[in-house]
Amino acid sequence: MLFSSELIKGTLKTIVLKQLETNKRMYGYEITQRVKELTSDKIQITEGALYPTLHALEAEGLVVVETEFVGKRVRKYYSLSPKGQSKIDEKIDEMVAFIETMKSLLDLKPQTL
Amino acid sequence: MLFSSELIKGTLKTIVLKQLETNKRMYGYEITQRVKELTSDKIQITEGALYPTLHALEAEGLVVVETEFVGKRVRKYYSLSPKGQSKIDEKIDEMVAFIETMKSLLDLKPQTL
DNA sequence: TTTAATGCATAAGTTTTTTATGTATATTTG
DNA sequence: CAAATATACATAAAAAACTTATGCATTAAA
Repeated sequence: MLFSSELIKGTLKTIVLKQLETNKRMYGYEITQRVKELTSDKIQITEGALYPTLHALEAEGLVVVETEFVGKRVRKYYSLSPKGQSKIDEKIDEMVAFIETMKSLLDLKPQTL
Repeated sequence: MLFSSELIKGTLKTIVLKQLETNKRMYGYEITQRVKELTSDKIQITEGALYPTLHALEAEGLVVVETEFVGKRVRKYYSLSPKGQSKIDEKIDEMVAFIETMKSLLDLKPQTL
């Protein structure tokens, strides 16, 4: 079961930043595969969504990028900047609050969660 | 604290359908006020988002509408169709699954939730 | 050797929302 | 009682974020 995409919208930056926090240093393709694996294919980040997001995070100064070559192929490794670290903390707090609000608003039973 | 809007995106239909399930029969403005109240101002549904959404739900056959006059002012009361009832059940299930996935993916502690 | 996987990227189109605007009635407040 | 606020609908332009499609190139697997 794949989530209807509109539900995941708006969570992509949070997911990416969290992956970088956990794994310190990752390249784009690796992030897509890791998230796919961790969610048992329920969340598949498409390249069309990921790369513009990574560029945006870089432009916002939340991540730093290092380009490396593996053989002849380029890889761009991303890692959190200090600003990115505070941002992910914020994002997590907001997600927790959001989940609480949704549980209340949609009357979700504690035992099902 | 108002949620950053991108987090709420994609949840509007679910919220509206749930309100109609709970309250049986509501008009648009009433929905915005109820949600604002229930969430202590954390979610404010704007009119520009609400009315097109209600029209879309109607077009999808998920809600039925009855127009009434209160004095000289028109009110459109919405209620769930049977199809809308199954849809909100689906949406709730999906939200529960989504929350579970996010808790795992973002490593959200049970005690904070 | 052809297909699939890895790895980056961008562009067109779609969807959904924000922001702004419009119209009108009803109520509250100074 | 006049003005401001609240109620109640609606739509349109713009922005945001994503999907789908496409492109290029290297590497591994069949």
